[in-house]
Amino acid sequence: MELDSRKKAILYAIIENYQETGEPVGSRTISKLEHFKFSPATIRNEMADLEEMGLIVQPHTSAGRIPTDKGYRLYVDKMLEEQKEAKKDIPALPMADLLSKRIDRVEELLVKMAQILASNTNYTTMVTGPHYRKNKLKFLQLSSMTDGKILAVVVLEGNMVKNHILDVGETLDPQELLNLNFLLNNRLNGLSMEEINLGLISSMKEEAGAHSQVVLQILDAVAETFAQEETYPIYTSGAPNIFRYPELTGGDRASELISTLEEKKELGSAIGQLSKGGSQQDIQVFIGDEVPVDSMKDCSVVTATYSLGEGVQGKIGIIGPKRMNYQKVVDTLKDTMNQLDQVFAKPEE
Amino acid sequence: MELDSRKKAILYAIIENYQETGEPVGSRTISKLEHFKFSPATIRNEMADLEEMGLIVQPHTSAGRIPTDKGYRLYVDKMLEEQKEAKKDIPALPMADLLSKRIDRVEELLVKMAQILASNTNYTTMVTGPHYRKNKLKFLQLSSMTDGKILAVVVLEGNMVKNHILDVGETLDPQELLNLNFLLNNRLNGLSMEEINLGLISSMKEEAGAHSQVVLQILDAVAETFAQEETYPIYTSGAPNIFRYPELTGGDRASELISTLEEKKELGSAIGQLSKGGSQQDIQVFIGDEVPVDSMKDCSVVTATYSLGEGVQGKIGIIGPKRMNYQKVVDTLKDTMNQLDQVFAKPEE
DNA sequence: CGTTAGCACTCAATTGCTGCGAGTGCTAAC
DNA sequence: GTTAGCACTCGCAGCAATTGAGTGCTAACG
Repeated sequence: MELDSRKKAILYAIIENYQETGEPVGSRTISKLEHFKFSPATIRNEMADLEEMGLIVQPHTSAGRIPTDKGYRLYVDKMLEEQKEAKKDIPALPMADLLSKRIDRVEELLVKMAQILASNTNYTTMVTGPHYRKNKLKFLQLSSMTDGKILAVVVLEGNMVKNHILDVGETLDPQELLNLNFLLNNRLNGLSMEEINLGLISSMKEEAGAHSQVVLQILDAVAETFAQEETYPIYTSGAPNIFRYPELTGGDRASELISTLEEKKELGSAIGQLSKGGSQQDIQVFIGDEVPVDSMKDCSVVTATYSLGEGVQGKIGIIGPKRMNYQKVVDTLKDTMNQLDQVFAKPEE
Repeated sequence: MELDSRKKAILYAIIENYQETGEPVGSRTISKLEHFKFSPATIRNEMADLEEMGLIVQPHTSAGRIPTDKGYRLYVDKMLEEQKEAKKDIPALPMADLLSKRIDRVEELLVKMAQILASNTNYTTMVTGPHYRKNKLKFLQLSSMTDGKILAVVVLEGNMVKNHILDVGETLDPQELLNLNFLLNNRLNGLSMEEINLGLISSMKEEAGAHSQVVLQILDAVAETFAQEETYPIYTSGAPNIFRYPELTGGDRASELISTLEEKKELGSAIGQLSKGGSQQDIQVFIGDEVPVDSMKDCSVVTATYSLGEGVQGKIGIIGPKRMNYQKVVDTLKDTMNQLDQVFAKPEE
């Protein structure tokens, strides 16, 4: 069966109409549209063909048609193709304000970004925390606190900062602390997790002498900081938006979706899989069954990879119904990525 | 009308039965209960009286009775009264593991606590971040990073630690940084937000000489750290639990509840009001209309005040249907508070 | 006088039925 | 190739009948 241009036009009309109304669209509706000069009967013939090709279906015999996953896929692929050439201008998000402000913690930026995206698109947004690949220790800083406790601030490349309060049991005088500080920074700075090996550790313990226990505790803290970057957090925003789309909330589906979003664990591993094939193009669209999370088989997910420079990167995903406005979501994500790039690419160089 | 002991027994039986089933309970059900040797007819007479007193109602004429807010209030008050004397032992939560582990960040503890409470009670839990009253600056620590940036770590009493990366524009040599570090700590340590006044600031600027701009930036960072403690965060957990209770999810209520929980802002101001009257007893129960959040008028909320020593305290709240198991929730919260006290009271003294 | 059996009554929920309408597929005519 | 016409399907709203849980009342009982 040939998919001529008229069939395509009808398919896209069905998809776009269904996006707006959420209801199956019939032949009459299409024929009354601007660009179509054919009677409902003609449309029906074409629709029968489209159904045969598996691009649309009828929910029940006496209803209009809705697109299948395959139909959406065709539509989205064509859309992404066109994107490459003509770049559509969409109103810029108020992201600039956010980005121009001094950002102390990457997490805050990500959370706010998720919120803006969610409220702008009316879909649900999830963002994985930054993933620092083969990260290195930039420096660490020890300060003494009250009664036998010291504060260890561990700073990784990419300005990931984490505090650890260590109970060392003994009270270190300022000079000793300074020495330790020097020793550790001297030996460890610029090293990655793998490079801090047993030989290095034992030689440091030796040098630290009486304070070898403290050194071990600090190394624990360093290890934990590296480890935390492995198990990056996931932020979600706009979860209640799913209630806007009846097809997602019928039955117990709402409950399942909300649970998945809250638990986040499953999302994490899914996100990992999401990145499998898309290295050439940073925006990916998953439709219905293509989504690797069971409770989201009725949704579509659009993901993008963001980068904050210095190899710091993560994923951002927009979750909505299969009839989501792919055009808008893709454009919005691209715009956001561009803005991020502009802000982070320049000052880091 | 007299509320004799038999009437009370029947009221409590209705409440407890309704807690389990979620369905209106009829006279037959009560009379078949263990401890009741009366016929349904007798029970009916008593129930008519209870209804007259406004303690129970019929959702519709041919249905059983369900408790009113007033009925619950009576039940809860009596329960809280009994609590004071006989302390019931409930199985301890696995909170000990959590508490015995080294806790670097208070937030993490709170989030995990919320998760455990939510999964243990099957209700929704919210926790306000710690509120540091008239907090003081413990110390601050400057370190130089790459190209004109310095890391300022601000530590408040109560071991609240916050990092700020400042772009100072100029490159400070280590000695200058040390001097600044000394100057600032010398002047500011032990002071509260209010005590850092304009006179102090201008005298420090003078002393800093060429680096007065840097001093200002650092003061900004300090102010922001204090400010963040004012706008304490709110963590929620177990939001999907509300789907377990059909009376909360009928119609659009689920959506409203979930939205309220995600937005959290309204919760924050509400939590403030929650603490108004309950200084003598740290556990408070709000039933139905007593809850100061509109979208939660069909819920009950049990709150407790936790304290992590050094005047660091916040609120924890369990949100469930009006037919929640108050006994279990109150016991669980008390137990949790006790465990927190035990862990934090000792080492801090 | 408190308790209970009996009975008429109420009303939500369920079931089954009907008519409506949107939409289709097919056929025949243009 | 396109269109008008028509029979057909099927979800859905509306309505009546039925069911059943539960009540309130009254009269009898110990």
